[in-house]
Amino acid sequence: MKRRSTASKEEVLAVLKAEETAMSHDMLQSKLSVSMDRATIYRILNRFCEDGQVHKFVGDDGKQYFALCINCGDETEHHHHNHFHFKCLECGKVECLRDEVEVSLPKGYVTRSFNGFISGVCAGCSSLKKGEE
Amino acid sequence: MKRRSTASKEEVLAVLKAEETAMSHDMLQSKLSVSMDRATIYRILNRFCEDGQVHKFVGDDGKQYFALCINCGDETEHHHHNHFHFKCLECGKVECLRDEVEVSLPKGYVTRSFNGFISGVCAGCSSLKKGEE
DNA sequence: GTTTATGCAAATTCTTTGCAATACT
DNA sequence: AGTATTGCAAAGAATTTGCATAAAC
Repeated sequence: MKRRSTASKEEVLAVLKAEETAMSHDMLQSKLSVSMDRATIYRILNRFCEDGQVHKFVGDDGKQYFALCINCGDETEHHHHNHFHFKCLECGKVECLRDEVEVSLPKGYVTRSFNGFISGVCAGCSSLKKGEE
Repeated sequence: MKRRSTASKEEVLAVLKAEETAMSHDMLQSKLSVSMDRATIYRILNRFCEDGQVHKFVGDDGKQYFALCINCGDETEHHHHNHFHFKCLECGKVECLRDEVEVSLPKGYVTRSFNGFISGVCAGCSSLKKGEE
């Protein structure tokens, strides 16, 4: 299966690059300048994941989020996804926390996939809230 | 809203205690000795969560899992849920990894909720696999 | 011209909700 | 009796899939 370059693909990639946040399918769809079918967006994103340009994780809302891998550490080498994602409950932004996290598993346990997700309030929003008081 | 003691509630609790694994709604339903409505199970579990006997987290499959809090550290004191959950892809068991995990957030960031989930193969299953080779 | 990509509709899966009936206290 | 709890059906949200059409190579 060879990939073809299409406008839809470029547009999705452009949005992912422009916004500096990981996005769920619906966040992404609302930012698109061209309207595009739900299924198409999912298919494009999943193809990006297969190709390793994007990684996918699950939020504590049970939804899938997608982020460019460029935003999470080194380009090709050290390419890992053992990092947390942080969602700000105020502004909705979802970001990769660069630090690689080590979790000590019991003896004999093997990791296949890692999903770390924290919800809270980001620096920008928490200072705003202080100001409001 | 005062809680009432009902058979359904006891049964759900009994299953959670008997199985030593965190369970999704459907895993739980299949283990019940009495048949019970989906919605009822969800409502019971969510009430348990409100009461602090059970905690809920999200798996990398996007599903909700429920675990007795007794299985994750001290009873009342030190009651935290900053631990990972591990799902074995072979046997399906989901367990709480007792160790509390510290994630260093950027300055000014505040944590509201923590969700750590790892999929892989547990000790029992990985030794079985070796044996098969 | 072949094959990948897209759009549309429909199907799946997980979870929640409204409402009337039931059961606890 | 009064209210929490249940069952049933229906609604909702997120994601996937089948298939015909359109677009890329």
